[in-house]
Amino acid sequence: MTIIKNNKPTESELEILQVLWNEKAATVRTVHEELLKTKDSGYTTTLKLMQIMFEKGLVTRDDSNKTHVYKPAVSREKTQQQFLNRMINTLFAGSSSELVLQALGGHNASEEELEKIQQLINRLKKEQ
Amino acid sequence: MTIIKNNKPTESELEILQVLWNEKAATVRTVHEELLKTKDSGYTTTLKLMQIMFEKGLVTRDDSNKTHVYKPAVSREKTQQQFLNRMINTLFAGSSSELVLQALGGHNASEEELEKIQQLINRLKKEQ
DNA sequence: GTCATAGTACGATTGTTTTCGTAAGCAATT
DNA sequence: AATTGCTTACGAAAACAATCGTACTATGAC
Repeated sequence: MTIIKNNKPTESELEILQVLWNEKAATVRTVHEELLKTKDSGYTTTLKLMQIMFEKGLVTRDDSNKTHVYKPAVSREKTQQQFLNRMINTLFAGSSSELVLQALGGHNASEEELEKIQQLINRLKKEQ
Repeated sequence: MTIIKNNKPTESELEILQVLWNEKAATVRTVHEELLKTKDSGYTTTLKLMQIMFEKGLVTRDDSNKTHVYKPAVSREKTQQQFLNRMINTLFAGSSSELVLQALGGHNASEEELEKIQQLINRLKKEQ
């Protein structure tokens, strides 16, 4: 019997992960300050969320000091991929390039970003 | 004063919208049959969801006949864009091309799909 | 008209996510 | 040692999502 960990972070958990990914490691305080820039909620809310994330295995923490230090336990890339897949399926009828077209069309990418994408496309074309 | 409708469809609502987008218009029965192919829930659940979506303004309906006919009230493209934006912000630190790179990297797009993307990139480059 | 069928309406329940209040611990300051 | 400030822990409420049971209605077949 295999226990399937339902690792899918919720919306709020993603916001927190975002901070942790950027900072590599952070206290609740740090994360909370960062969140305050874009949303408005109480300190204990952030704390509770991070505790839940710890239980879920989304983060690790060092509690050897009074003020605990949290680290992400899931990689940014894996998580991105997970959500992309979900989105491609539920919103783009399984077509990844549909998604890419929409993403490029709706946003403005800089010259160099376009260049990077271009290169990837060239590489993919060759691989076929 | 402007009332900002929080139109963000939930997961289940997206599944229903998906069907409506494909069929252009559909009864609860039709939608439900379609959903049964991939999930397993009761008829009244689908009904209730579609009623809620009607209240939220996500769908319109013709109730001149006993069997109501529903249509999507939000476009596929708008909704895709909405979710993409959200995702780009919460998961890709605001960089749309990061998302594109991940999407292209993790999935296999066909030759012609790559071609389409290529063309869009060329157009975007010129526009700059 | 009665019955069966297929539909809507809607309240109630359940589950999950988000939020916060409050208690308690610890350490530095007075 | 009392006060202040920052911390964790945790229960409970509030908000939101999904599910279903049951009542009621219209329509066609008998």
